[in-house]
Amino acid sequence: MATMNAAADLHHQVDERLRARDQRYTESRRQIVEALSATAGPVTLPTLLEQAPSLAQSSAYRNLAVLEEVGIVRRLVHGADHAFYELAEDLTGHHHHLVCERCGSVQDVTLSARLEQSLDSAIDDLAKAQGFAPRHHTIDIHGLCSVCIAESTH
Amino acid sequence: MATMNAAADLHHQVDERLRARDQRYTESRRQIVEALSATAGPVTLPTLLEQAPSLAQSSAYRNLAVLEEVGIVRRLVHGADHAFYELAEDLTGHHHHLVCERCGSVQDVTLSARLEQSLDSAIDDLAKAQGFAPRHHTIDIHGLCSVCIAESTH
DNA sequence: TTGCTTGCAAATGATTTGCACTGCT
DNA sequence: AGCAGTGCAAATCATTTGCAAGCAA
Repeated sequence: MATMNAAADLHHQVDERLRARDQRYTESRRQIVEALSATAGPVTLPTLLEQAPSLAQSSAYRNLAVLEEVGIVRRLVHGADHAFYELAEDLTGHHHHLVCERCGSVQDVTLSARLEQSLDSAIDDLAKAQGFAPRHHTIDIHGLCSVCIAESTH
Repeated sequence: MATMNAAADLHHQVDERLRARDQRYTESRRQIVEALSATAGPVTLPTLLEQAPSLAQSSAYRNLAVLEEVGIVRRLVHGADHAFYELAEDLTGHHHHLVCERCGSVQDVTLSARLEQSLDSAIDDLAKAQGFAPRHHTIDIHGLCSVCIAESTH
């Protein structure tokens, strides 16, 4: 099945990247990758621990640091108390975030390829004019999520 | 002079917004606004304190919180240790950020009005499809700043 | 006087780290 | 055996908060 292959592929890629850096793909790390790939958007550490209750908090932090170092995980910081973690874009595809100003939830969204292209070329121009070497961009769209809108309506 | 009027205008606007919320525009707050308007990009708390040495750290944090509450200051969080603070966009104009991955410095940049419009309309479409109410967006362009590029060249 | 501001010192809380132990290889 | 990974408890450090004193209305 396509689904199973996708999951197998993901773990395979992660395994390879870790090996390439002389790191092991341990059960803990597998659990983290599983949890991250299972959710629609970025996840905070407490949420992650709910989905992998056998993991110690410190191990989760340590493994996330390793996975980030190797380019498997990306760490996001919004205003909220906790940082968010997600799989790197080259594993999941380029996307952006809807960030709820009230509850802090984060949801993935994508823009059209056409718009991304205009954006990239504008960024290239402007960055080069400043002597800046752009590597990637992120767009955060702040506002109210549907849940919070429903709540404020009563 | 235009410069003086601009500065006077800024303080006047800040004063008005504070009064509207029953807050005072104290000397400390004035110093903070001065420091923020003096620099080209967002500033961390330690940097801010260098420019206003008479301010106590806790007062700086407290006043920044008030100023943020009233919509005069925006607080940014990137990966770095410290948060960044800048004047709100309706005081300075809409802009985005070049964020250096090595040294953490942040520089302001603007995109063309045309591109901003395409972006806004794409965001509106996509957000509405999710029942999300967008308020504003931010674009962070990550990469290497000119200083760090020069350093790595030797 | 009454209440907002301030500075100092102490508290908070997410994240990091030291250390001893377990388990690959 | 030898070293990477783990859990626990303790440390770190930006930011927040309690409190007593200063200052404006």
